[in-house]
Amino acid sequence: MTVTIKDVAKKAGVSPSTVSRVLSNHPRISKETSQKVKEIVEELGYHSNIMARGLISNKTYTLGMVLPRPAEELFQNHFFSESIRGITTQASRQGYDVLMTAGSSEQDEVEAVTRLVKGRRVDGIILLQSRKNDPIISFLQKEAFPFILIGHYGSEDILCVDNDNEQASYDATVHLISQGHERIGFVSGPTNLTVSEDRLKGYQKALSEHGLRMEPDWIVEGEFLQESGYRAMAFFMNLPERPTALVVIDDIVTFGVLRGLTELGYKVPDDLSLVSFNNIALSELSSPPLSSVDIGIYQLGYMASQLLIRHIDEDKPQQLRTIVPHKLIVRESSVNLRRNWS
Amino acid sequence: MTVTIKDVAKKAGVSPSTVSRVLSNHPRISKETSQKVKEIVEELGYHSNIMARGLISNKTYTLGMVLPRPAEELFQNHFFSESIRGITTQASRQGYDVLMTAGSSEQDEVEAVTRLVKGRRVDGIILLQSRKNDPIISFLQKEAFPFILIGHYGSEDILCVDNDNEQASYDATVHLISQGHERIGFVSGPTNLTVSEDRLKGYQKALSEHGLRMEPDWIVEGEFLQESGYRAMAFFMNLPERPTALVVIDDIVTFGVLRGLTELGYKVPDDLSLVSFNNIALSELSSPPLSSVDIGIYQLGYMASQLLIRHIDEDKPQQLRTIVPHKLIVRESSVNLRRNWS
DNA sequence: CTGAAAGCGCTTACAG
DNA sequence: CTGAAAGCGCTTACAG
Repeated sequence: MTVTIKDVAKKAGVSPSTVSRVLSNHPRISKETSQKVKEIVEELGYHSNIMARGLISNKTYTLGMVLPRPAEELFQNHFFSESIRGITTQASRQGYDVLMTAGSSEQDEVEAVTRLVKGRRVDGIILLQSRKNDPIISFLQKEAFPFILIGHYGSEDILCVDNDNEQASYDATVHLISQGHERIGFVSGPTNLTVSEDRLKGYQKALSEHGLRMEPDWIVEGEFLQESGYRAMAFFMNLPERPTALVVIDDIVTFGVLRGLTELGYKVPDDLSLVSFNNIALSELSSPPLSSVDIGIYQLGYMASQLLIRHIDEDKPQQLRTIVPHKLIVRESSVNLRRNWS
Repeated sequence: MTVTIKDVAKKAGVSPSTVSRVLSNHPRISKETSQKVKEIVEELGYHSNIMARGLISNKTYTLGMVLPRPAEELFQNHFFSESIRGITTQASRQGYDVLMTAGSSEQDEVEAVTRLVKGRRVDGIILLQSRKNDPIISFLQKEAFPFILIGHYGSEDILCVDNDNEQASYDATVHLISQGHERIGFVSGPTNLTVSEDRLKGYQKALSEHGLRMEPDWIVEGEFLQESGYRAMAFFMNLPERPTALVVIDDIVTFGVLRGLTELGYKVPDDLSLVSFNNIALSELSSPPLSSVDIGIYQLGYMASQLLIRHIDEDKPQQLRTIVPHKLIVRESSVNLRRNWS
């Protein structure tokens, strides 16, 4: 039923070995033979069986990926789809496919990865999130299996693509300072993600460099959910002395802040100025449009594939950490009109 | 380096055949042997090589999926990530992984699918979009390869999960009629998608059943982009006689409409009432919150995996078409307050 | 330049 | 209940 290499060989009047060589562009093969075999291949619609080939070469031309768990993922619909699009597009271009698994718990995830690695189902793994103390990373390190992390893992020597999140957050904060703000708050994400930590650092650095007050009450931790923004907003607006501007970890969270403010009759940016991260499509459409740091999510995914594949092929990566540039997009939510127009 | 079945066999003092039988829970195997082998498997961290196994059984325990092309995909970030989450979660639960490829053109896509099918790389394929005259579908039908379509393909006999989009659109339109509207417009999506067609039909049916006017000018086609909504809005508001309410193909498009209206100083729902589809997270957060038909995207994905796997295992699907129920969520954008409170 | 043979890691009738 | 043998579809030294 399925066309095998034998069928092609028979029809072409050569041996299977020869067909195989033609298909892999072996140098020492005569032009006529090559041509003839290729014709037959076309005619019969032959495609080599990936299993059989992989069994020998120990290559699958597949990159593995673990889908974030619902609990953690909710937030990042945008990050998720954009990075996957980047990963898959680039992988396809280089002749790789992308395999996804999901786990419903951390242990599930580790098991899924183990299965992929030990079962030789993929040639490398892409991790979409950098969590602290990630057992998946320990496992992959132990196995010396090729992988790349979007983000970073402390300062360990692993292959990764990342933004300079500290700098990005610093830039966002300095922008607010330049708009005349002196009381600036920070709405963070889950503390077990390195990105939360990095952005907090950048924020603090900006404040301290400009001699501004750092108030513990002005830093709130949450998740990548609108609810978190809503709650943070409620908290801030009830403080006796409240910030006049916020740096927010994610656009989605900012939508929550915005909604709360609107309900209470506050105005953005007059009563509270906002800058956040990701620059999702809707941030431009909200009213007012949101200032946001574009972190190049598609490019993060794209680079992840590219670097991982290079690592798989060449073994020794020249450079472990690659930084994707960010860009602050200033929109109404953080522009103090009165100052600008004076 | 890698642990094979032979290593396990040697250490357990049995033959590879026996190890294989233990692993596949063959009935006639002694308890002691089984136990012993399992211990060794655990101890050595043995995982069976998927390639080798697949080569024999002709099963990959993998479902294939073609990532929509950027041009078409932009719109559907939400649909995309939610359905993939549904697909992958359910697949994982049933012991399957999901393989993604991307193609940058229609031909690329067909080639990618051909490679997956002919190379025996997957056991079945999930199609995320139902386009008219899709060469991928023709190919899969010709090959008699298991696949499932999210949506439907005319009235052809193929396995699919779908919403009753005609009914959903009918419901949305009737809701507007019940709010007292008599001039209702429709903003559609790309005409090559069956979903656009189905929803247009439902809208027309509702109007005709209620004896309302059907004005060609009140029907606009666009894409799943905010820009489309913006343009549609501009068009409608410039008509000498304009609709007082719109049924819009997708929440994202509605955001474009909303933005335009806000810019021009119109109010929703007073000047124009809006209902759309998908019920994405942000539709609740916009101002005003959007009425939207929840079509159960996660469930569409989830069912797609489940039904496809069943089809793969059992061969004969009992039922070809499965309908995921929809639900109209009414929010401010379509509620005529004056009428309701009178 | 090309073919016969061995083997990748596993499964499964065939014997016993 | 278990082992030896054949084979899944391919690749790749080894000869020639």
